[in-house]
Amino acid sequence: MPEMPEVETIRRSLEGHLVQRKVSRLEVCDPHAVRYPTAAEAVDEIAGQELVRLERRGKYFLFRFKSQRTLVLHLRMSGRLIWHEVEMGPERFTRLRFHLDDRSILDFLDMRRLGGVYLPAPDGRGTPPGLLHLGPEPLTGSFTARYLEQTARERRTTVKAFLLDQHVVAGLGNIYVDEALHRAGIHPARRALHLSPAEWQSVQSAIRDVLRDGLTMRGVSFSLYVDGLGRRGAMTEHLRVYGRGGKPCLSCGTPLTRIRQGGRGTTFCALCQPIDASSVVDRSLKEDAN
DNA sequence: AAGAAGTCCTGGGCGC
DNA sequence: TGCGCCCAGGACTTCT
Repeated sequence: MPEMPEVETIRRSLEGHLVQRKVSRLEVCDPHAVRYPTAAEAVDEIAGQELVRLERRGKYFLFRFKSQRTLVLHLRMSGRLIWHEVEMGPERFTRLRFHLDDRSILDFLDMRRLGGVYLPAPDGRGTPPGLLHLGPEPLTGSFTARYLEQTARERRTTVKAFLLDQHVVAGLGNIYVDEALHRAGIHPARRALHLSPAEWQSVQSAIRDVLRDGLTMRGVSFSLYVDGLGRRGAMTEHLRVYGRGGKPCLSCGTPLTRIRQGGRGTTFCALCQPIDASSVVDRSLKEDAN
């Protein structure tokens, strides 16, 4: 489940190996991995293209070509990008292989096949819809407590769902939202609408801090995540709530509560992240037995 | 029309 | 040992 720090760590690890390289050939091991246009068209259009930059927006990779074309790649849950100096494999879950003109190779692997690439037409057709409406990057100046407060005024949903919405802020996922809300002392099921300016300041600071920590640690290696050179991240050992349901809160010792919110697992500390019972949005919230 | 629910996707963990 | 069931969740589609 790569989120912004993981995607950015991968981007940094790959950038130097890819820029100024030409893609001599795109090998499609699984046509399903090419979401737009067809696999055959993508192969045709990518051949011989020179990479000038590898960028990131939210959780999307943007491969910028000299021809002004852009290849968009999303890892979703289980996707990986691995660069090899010399060709090896392919491995079991290799979906795409970018053969580069220095004989190195960039593999896109994806066990669960949720990820994929898009090669939008010059007029923008084929751009993944989510990329067109992304919210601000959370580590830029436009991501402020005031922005969060004003955006939340029109929303009736929970603060957790609000922060997971990529239209609100780009790049957060289940792990970092749970971590940020714990650091901020905000219950995930509170209505976004009801947070005070001071609480939004806490949330904004917590998001910034937890993402910076994630970047410093080079990401969370919870499942399959590794950077572009196959190295694991160290953030996993620094998680305070995610994956720790039932274990003691590192701040107060209270066993962490795990609930299911909108089909997603949510872990929090009932003592450090209090809620007024009357402000719970979903009365059917079920508490698991952990 | 916002927000919730359903869908995709498959290896791994679990119970029996 | 093996089968079936459920879980993980990002982004998109469908439903209410």
